[in-house]
Amino acid sequence: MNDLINVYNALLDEYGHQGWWPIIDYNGSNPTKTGSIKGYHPKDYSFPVNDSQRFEICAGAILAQNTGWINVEKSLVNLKREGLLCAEKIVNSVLQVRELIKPSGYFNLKAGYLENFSRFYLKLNGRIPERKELLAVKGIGKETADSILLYAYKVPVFIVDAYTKRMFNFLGVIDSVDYENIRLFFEGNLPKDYELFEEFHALIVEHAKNFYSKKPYGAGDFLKKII
DNA sequence: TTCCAGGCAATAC
DNA sequence: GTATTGCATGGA
Repeated sequence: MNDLINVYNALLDEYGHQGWWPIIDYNGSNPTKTGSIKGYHPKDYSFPVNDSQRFEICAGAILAQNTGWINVEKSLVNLKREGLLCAEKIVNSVLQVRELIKPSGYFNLKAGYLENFSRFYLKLNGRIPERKELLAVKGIGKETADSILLYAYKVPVFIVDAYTKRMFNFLGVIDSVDYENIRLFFEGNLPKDYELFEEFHALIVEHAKNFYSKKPYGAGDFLKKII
């Protein structure tokens, strides 16, 4: 049998549908409340439903680099409140952006990254970007590029994050730390279905938060028994 | 207090 | 090609 499908089914059974990528409800009474179901949309893979949501996902992917989502959401809410959560405004307000995104860390770097990406985004003029083009933007690495492609554009690329590497090496499903190697393994052994890829990645993160954040990584992981 | 977070680019071997 | 380092806030 396919180990990846077995793992996916076990994770879905354990945690249920994750409703990624979170879309913030800025009209809610407490838009900064996160980690809750607010902003998530289990079993609904229709997002983004407009350009504003699409850009929000892209910006969130950049701000989420090595940073907890709660802090990312604070920055996104700050940007939205000031009307700066869009490419057109960001390119002309970099200094202001820099202050507004402080909660999500690396604010000097990420302000530049958001500016670079925004210029690129505007040039796209609605077109779906190529992976190669995204990687050419300074600040957009492999994981961020693939997060944008999968969650903002529904392109079926498999996202490989630090958790994915740790978890599947521990389980013995893979024996590699090379990003492209791992990505192609997942893409080659799963149906090329963006909904499946979105759900699987979200489930991996949820599971890894429980079993692969603290050393020794993998301790107590019940998945070890089904592989 | 220490450790970690849904990485990336620059630099050193 | 692989290993290391700086970047930064906030929560556990």
